[in-house]
Amino acid sequence: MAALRADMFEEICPSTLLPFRIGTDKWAGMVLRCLEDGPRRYSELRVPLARISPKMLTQSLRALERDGFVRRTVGERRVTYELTDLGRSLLEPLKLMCAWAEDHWDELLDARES
Amino acid sequence: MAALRADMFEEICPSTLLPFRIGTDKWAGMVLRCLEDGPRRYSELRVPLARISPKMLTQSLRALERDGFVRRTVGERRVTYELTDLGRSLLEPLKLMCAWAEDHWDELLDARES
DNA sequence: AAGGGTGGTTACCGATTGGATACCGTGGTG
DNA sequence: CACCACGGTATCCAATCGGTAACCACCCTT
Repeated sequence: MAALRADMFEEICPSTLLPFRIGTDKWAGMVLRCLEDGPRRYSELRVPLARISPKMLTQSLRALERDGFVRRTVGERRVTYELTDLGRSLLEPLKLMCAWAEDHWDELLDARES
Repeated sequence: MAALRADMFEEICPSTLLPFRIGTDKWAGMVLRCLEDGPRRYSELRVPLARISPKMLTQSLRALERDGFVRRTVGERRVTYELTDLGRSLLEPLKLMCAWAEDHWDELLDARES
């Protein structure tokens, strides 16, 4: 499983422009995408989500856990977060939305400019 | 084109539970769904969106217009709102998300309870 | 014993969101 | 003329969201 890149959300995914939101808060969608490839640790998640504060990361993870999308596991030396089946099933519509956004990116920008 | 029902969002679509959001604000998704079948008038939209305040409806519609999803037309005797092509293209992923929500509704509720 | 990494929590604060309510101009209608 | 529907605005207020910064307990290494 590859390490998460620090620039994962920097420029590719200015999600404020996207007309979609996953989860209740601003970061939930990005957190989900970070968990796509398997379980991650708290500190690991902070790399791609460089601009998130520890408070918000905790808050997001707790909300995702409460809603059954993420499972938190306290190990001996580590705490890991991973998608549940329900959370994984969310990835499908999420990817469709990202595909939609790519397809209509130019139109979105045009509309915003004027 | 059938009239919009007052209970369109009452119980079926408690969108606060949904882990998706369309548009920037709370109501945008519901407004889009109200426009599925064709142009609607301001007062017509207030029927299914019974709990929306006029301020929020205006705000939502203006945002949707700004972003190119909705076209506002001032007629002689009426003002109508309708989906643009871009807005219509949003319906596809939106429906997929609603389908997802229906499929996983029980799991969503279960997770919320505990 | 001291220091560092992990995985957070807490307090505080400003900005944004959302809701309730009242009001308003225009154009028909009785 | 009075009244009503339409399509909104204007104000005010409460709650929520998100950010900064400080702090903390635990474990490991040196």
